[in-house]
Amino acid sequence: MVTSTLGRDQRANYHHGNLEQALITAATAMIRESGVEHISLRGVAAQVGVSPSAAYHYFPDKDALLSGVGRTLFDLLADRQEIAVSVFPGTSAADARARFRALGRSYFDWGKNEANFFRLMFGVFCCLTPEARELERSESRAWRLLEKSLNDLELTGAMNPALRPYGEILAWSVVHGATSLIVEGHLPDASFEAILDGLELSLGIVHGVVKKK
Amino acid sequence: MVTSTLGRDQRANYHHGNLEQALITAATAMIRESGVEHISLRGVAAQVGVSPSAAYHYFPDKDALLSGVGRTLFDLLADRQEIAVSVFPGTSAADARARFRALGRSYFDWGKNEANFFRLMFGVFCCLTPEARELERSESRAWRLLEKSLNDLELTGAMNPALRPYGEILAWSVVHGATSLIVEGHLPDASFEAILDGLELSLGIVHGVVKKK
DNA sequence: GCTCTATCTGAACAATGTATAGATAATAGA
DNA sequence: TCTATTATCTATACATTGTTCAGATAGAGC
Repeated sequence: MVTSTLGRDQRANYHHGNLEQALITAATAMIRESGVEHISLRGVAAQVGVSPSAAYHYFPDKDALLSGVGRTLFDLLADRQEIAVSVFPGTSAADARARFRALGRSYFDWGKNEANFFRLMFGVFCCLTPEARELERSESRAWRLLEKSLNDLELTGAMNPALRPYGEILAWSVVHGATSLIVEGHLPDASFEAILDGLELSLGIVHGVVKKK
Repeated sequence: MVTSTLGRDQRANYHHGNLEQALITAATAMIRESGVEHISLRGVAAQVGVSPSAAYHYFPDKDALLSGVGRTLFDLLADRQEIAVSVFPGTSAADARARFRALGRSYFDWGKNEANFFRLMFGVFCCLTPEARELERSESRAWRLLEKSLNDLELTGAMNPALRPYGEILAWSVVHGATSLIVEGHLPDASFEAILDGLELSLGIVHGVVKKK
């Protein structure tokens, strides 16, 4: 009597603890191509070469897997932003302005080039709890980059200091809102540069040092 | 022999051309409660008291039904904004400022109080074509309200005229971005008022008439 | 070698979107 | 009033999905 009901070599399907990451990686790649709304747990498992049930040893349900993907995407975005900012390492006001602009542009580029990622991160599917999100925001590298960028602008006199208290939330809202509206087709692509111009102008950034009365 | 295979009175299930609207209405109510991601075509049909197949005589697929809901929601939001603006009908700079603020606040209130609606309108599920969205934007009552609000601000000298060209896209981006980030839990609720303050301050609105050099 | 535990499979279930064939109701014409 | 036509809806079926559960296999420790 044959004791094995499994046809093929089982060894290749054993991931020794890294199935969780393998599933997240596969899901990420598939989401990038097709969008979250067209992803199935079964499809991801099949891609990894594993039965659908295997995923349930690492994620309580499909949403948990998607949240796992979401977390890695926030990290990827922060990577992009760090790289974008690192192009202008100087301490001058000009470099501070360049860093601020690079932050906004890299956020938009991410949303534009990786629309399926962007939609997952800020959409219904990435169901992090409010607590987790709060943690994410306060601890995120991206937030600290923005914070530092604005501090540099203020210290070098390259922005209107009266607006400094609103800096982070205002800049993030503008850039996120514009990216979101453009990605979803509510505004034309070309409007982003104009929005960035408007943001800088309104924060007193484009004219360099703000005159004192 | 019984010729009828239908158990009950069929007449009540006949909608005489308004099944389409009945399905949209039911879907809207269900989405408001549970969110788009938990809505099934079968459930909507059952709510209306009709078989799932009946829906396919009015919508090619489920997405089309959801898009139908989305269109009605954009109309509902525009209604809210028109009402909010109508509270301040005067021609003074103060009323112009109040209208601008009312527009932003009503947008946020909508997102906050009807989060499931907001997510549908600007999320993956409301799959309007780019052409339809462009039409929507350029023809939408909400856009014209914003346009008029900014025109009034400029004409009454209640904003920085240098920022007028960026007015619509900047204000919409800020308010939409802030609403989106707050609704999804990335920013605390209380931050919206601060963001509005920052927006008005940065547009030169809060100080009333802008001084000329 | 033998046992134990982590890891994965297979089969099953209910729910879902959707297609197709056919039945019923309303309507128009005789 | 009867009949034929069309609009409207139902019943049924199918593939796919998320999820559960019992059990089989693999690797590790004795």
